[in-house]
Amino acid sequence: MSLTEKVDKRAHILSVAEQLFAENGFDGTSVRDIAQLANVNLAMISYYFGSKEKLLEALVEDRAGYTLGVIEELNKNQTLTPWDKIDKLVEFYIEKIMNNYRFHCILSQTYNQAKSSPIKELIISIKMRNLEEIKKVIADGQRKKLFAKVDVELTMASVFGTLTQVVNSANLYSRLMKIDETDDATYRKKMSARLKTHLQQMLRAHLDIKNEE
Amino acid sequence: MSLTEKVDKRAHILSVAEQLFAENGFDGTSVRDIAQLANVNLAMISYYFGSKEKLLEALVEDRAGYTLGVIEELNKNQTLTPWDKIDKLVEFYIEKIMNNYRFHCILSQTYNQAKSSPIKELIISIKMRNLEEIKKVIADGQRKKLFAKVDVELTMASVFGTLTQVVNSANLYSRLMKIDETDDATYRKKMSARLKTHLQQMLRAHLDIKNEE
DNA sequence: GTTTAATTTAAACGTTTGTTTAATTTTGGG
DNA sequence: CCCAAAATTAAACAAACGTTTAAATTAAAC
Repeated sequence: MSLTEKVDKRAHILSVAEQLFAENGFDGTSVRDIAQLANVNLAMISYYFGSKEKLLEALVEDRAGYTLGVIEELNKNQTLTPWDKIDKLVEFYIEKIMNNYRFHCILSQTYNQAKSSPIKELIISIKMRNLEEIKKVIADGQRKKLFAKVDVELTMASVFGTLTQVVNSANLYSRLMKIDETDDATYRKKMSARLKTHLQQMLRAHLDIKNEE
Repeated sequence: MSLTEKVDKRAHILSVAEQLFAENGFDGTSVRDIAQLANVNLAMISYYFGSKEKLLEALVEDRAGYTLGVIEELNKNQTLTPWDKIDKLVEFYIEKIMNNYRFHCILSQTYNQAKSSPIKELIISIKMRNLEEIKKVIADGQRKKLFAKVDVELTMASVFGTLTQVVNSANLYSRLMKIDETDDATYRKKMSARLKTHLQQMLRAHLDIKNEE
């Protein structure tokens, strides 16, 4: 038994579940799959979490995060310009998504489901709060006559859409960019650098009031 | 029995399967669910398609389309400027995705799956060819000194990411934009107009060589 | 009208699913 | 050392799954 398993079996199961849910989907993963890969007895999952559904809830609660606080602090900051804040936001989200790409896949799957569930509602409400907070950053830039009157919601959709696209369709984009897709780690590293340049440049051009037509 | 069912039972099953796969995922939909909603006997699905997997294949073959031809024709066109072509591409994809949003959800799900399958490979290869063709449009604009030296792949990722985000997370964005989410049709209509303006403006600013730093 | 093929049906097939049980082992405080 | 609580186990549970069967019905051809 490895060290990580000994330290906290519950956390180990969560980690394995995260991997399998991301790779094969919630419905595409059986509790037996999780138990086997985690090297624990099947019944341990019910013992720790109660049910498969509650295992997912536990995962979301464990991973969902501190993001809102980071954006709020950014908003309060008086010394940074709106341009600086945009750059910081881009950097923050690239790092966040690249470090949690598995969890991000699960989130995408979950709030795309039609049937509503407590988990889905939780995820959406968290995401909503974060987006409302980011809106303020852009609104501030517009008030200060730095940013153009862009479609704020769709501008955010473009940023998150780009990130989601690159992470969730790594298969496609690694091939398209001729990056070795067998090594996930280098893909994400190379991609992080390119994403930062691309998103910052695109937003600079898109938001700049001087480019407004 | 409605008219459409009478005309072609096979097509009716495909349509119902498309809806359920989009709403609940492939693994989240049972063949019994499909049979019940389509008002056909359970065994008819095996009879027509052979298996659940082959039903999905049949769906992809039926819906996957004529897109490549459209882009190729656009590329050949000598009278349109690269700027015109970008606008046309945006309009084309918005309409395509909004008219086939259910199928688009299924595609997203499928090529996000880790385990490779013939269907997944088919989808990726089609998408690859289309993206390679779009690359040419941008490359042409760059050759003619109209477009800046942007990250072509990530620029495409931004466009498709925006569309995917808006369609797959309609739940989130309809709420964020305070659009009535109960009426899917009006959501997609309003969103189409906003998407067109947003994407065209953003690409205009992003691609314009005059905004290059 | 008879016959052959295509379609449709209800029932059953064997697996796999999530979950629970009841017995066993391990753990830690008195 | 003992013993109650916690952790772990193998086995079993009923329900749902994708698929197949064999009989019944409908359609088409001659």
